[in-house]
Amino acid sequence: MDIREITNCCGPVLAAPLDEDAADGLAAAFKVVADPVRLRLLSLIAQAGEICSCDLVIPIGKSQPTISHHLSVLTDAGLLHREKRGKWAWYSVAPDRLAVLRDALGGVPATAGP
Amino acid sequence: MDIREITNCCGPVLAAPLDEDAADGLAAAFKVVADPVRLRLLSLIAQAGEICSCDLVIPIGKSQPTISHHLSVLTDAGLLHREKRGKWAWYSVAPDRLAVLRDALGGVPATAGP
DNA sequence: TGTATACATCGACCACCGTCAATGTATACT
DNA sequence: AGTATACATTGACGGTGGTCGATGTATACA
Repeated sequence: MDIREITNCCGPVLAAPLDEDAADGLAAAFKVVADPVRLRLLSLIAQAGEICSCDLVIPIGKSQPTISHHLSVLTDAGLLHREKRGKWAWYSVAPDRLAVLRDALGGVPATAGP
Repeated sequence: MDIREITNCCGPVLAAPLDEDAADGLAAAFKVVADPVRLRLLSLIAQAGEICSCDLVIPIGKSQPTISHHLSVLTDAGLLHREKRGKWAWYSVAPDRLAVLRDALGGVPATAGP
């Protein structure tokens, strides 16, 4: 699924009704960040600005296929940007995508009715 | 990339190092909202302001034990408040806890009106 | 006391996900 | 060409989580 669908169709979770499709999409988006390894990857990459896969395996403490898998999940979700240079893959964060998730949680209703 | 872009638009996840324990806790918190049924429950309850369990089974379209299970997960996570009145259980949202998750992604405090 | 309702808990099933060893693919260097 | 490195993919395993039927608990009412 594409996270951009959420940007268009889904408002804040608490402010607007949430149909099944929108809920499925939002849930899938949150599932991406609902993993400790992926959160640490996001944190590490954000602080490095740009980093290659080879420098992530040791700090995370997981196998190379596992790191590669999580990087793919994050990239497919639009949270990471990947650029291949020679045999290295350089990753950087795409902050706007995280902002989409944040906005989805931001609709705290001030009043119950119109 | 400029670090100020990150600190401006993104929260603790991207701005500070994330040790394993913090990542585990944050991931567990996101797992709670990474389910379509729980998102729809949050949405329904927020719009009703306060609602009893009996009025949630039909709109969600799941069995009563399933609804009860998800309500417990949300309540245990601090996202819902439960008040037992007679044989009914009335649920309402606890916006503060949802704001914690939002801040973890964005750090931008909600523009809280008076 | 007996019956009906509202909700929680239990037990079990099944799909999904995180993980890793093995393998595949592409690039760089000699 | 041959070898080494970097990364992705495959296949399989084990654990976790969503779901529902059955059951348990508590309240309300006659």
